[in-house]
Amino acid sequence: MEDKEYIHIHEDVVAQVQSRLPEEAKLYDLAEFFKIFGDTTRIKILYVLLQQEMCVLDIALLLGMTQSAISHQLRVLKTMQLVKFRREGKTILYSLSDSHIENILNQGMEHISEEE
Amino acid sequence: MEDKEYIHIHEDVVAQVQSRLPEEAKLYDLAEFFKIFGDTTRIKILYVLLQQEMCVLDIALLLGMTQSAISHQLRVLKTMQLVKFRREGKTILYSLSDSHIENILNQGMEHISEEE
DNA sequence: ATTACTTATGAATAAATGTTCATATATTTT
DNA sequence: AAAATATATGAACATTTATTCATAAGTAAT
Repeated sequence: MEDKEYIHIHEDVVAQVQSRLPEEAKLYDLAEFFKIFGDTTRIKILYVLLQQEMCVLDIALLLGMTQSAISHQLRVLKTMQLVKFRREGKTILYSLSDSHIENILNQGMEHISEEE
Repeated sequence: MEDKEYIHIHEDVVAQVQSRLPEEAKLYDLAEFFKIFGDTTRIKILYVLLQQEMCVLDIALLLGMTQSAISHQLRVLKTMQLVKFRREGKTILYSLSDSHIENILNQGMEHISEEE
């Protein structure tokens, strides 16, 4: 056995599937996007903002977490453009930047609710 | 100042939002669910299986990764019920277990494709 | 039964990630 | 200008997670 050949492999099918695959960078970005939803704190923040524009301290109080922890996570959400914000006096009010987000949350919620 | 009072806080609104929030466990599960999509390798595997039922070694070849790495990730996908499998002789063929998955992938892909 | 092939798994390592703590920045009020 | 309020941030620490390596387990063929 010279190199290591896997006899069973159907190179034609593999090649075809590969050619139809979205480009690497796109799949990477997609994973990065979903990664945002893969944290309990961020999910909670999103669900809060789904209902109500709110400031950092209120969210922290509501979730029983520190201001710092929430602020760090809001930064992630802000960077990834999932939330926007506006200043009102001393406080900064955060809200969802996009109604798309709601669809994705609902779709996921629907899925996990259908499990046996 | 006795304890630490945040004057700005609107406890009524906070309480209302909190009462309408899905239960803790549900939000945790949702985050766990999205976490699955938050990895490039798993995203790639899902996109492959979206097109074609396929075995471990073929996927590994197609993605240029080791058999072991793919097998480990397939286990995650299997545990979370995103893929199912059937045996055919020596090989095991994996496929998506649910058409819901495709919707979620599409929704995400749509979102990241709309960015400026 | 022995060999070959395919998949699964456990332990180890490296990398990524979330929270905390301390502190900086920014705005308003006095 | 100084004090108070609200938010942001950097470093450190602990935890999680993905891959690799070696090997076990299961199936088929000789």
